[in-house]
Amino acid sequence: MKISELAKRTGLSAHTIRYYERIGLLPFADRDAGGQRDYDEAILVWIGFLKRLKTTGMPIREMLLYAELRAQGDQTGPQRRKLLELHRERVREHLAELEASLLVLDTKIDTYVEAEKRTQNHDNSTQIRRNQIGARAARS
Amino acid sequence: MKISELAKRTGLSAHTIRYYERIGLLPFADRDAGGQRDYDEAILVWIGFLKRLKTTGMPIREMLLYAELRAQGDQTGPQRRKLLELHRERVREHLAELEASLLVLDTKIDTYVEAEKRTQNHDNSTQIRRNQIGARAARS
DNA sequence: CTAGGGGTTTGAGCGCACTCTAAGTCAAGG
DNA sequence: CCTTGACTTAGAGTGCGCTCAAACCCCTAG
Repeated sequence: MKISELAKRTGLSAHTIRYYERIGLLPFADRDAGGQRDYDEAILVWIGFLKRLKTTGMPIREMLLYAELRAQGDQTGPQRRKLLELHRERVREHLAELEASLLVLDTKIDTYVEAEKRTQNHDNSTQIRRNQIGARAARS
Repeated sequence: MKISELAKRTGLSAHTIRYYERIGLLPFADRDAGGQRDYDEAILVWIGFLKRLKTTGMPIREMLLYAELRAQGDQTGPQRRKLLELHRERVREHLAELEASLLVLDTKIDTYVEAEKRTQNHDNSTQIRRNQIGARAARS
């Protein structure tokens, strides 16, 4: 698979894929006869995991550390586990903050909705008054 | 309250508070006799809300838009409500992604934990074998 | 009177994560 | 053969959100 297809399948741009390779997040890609990057499906799994880390706010520096540990082989498993556990804790905290903020947002939106309802009611009263005046006018 | 106290009470730096004022996120502060910024408690509520927006990932540009609408008075209520509703939807989506990623993280960590258990068991078996050998050696 | 510890301004600098540019190579189709 | 278009590189540029530097002002305590 060439870089443009990998880009399409991962949602990353070709630029970003090269950038990730350059900084060490992705392994150096194999090249075809023409010297162009030629990817194996396997890379999709790794990129998928990187995207999870990114989604959860892990800085590239730390992904890089993870990638380096991974490249060093099985004996770095415990370090990688600890890194992920620390990260998970941060994500949980962030999640809790988000949920709290979402409640605040709900409340705030509600106050706007209530304010709009009141305005709506005022309009209605005005409308009713107009109708009454109109009715009176019609009667006279 | 002077800027350093406001900084302490909001968790923002004095630098950041001045920056927020400069770009329009905070109203121009009143000054005391010596020309120094002198804040009223009321600012804490606004900063608190800004921090919620920030926590939930709203870009400064958009907070700025919200702040400008707010400064224009009550009649911008509906626009502000819509802005917050759109933002809330994005936050909910992000929250869902985070939760999904958290599950992936859990699974990944589990595989490391399992791998370590196996290593541990190997050690144990080795240990047992050693003991057995030791026992045999002791018997002989 | 002076030193210290606030505060003030304008504008430059920084870290992050891309994103793009320029100049070049290569393979396939007309 | 020539054009087209996807690829290559090194390195510059971008947008965001701060963060800091330099030079200055002002109040208070010793």
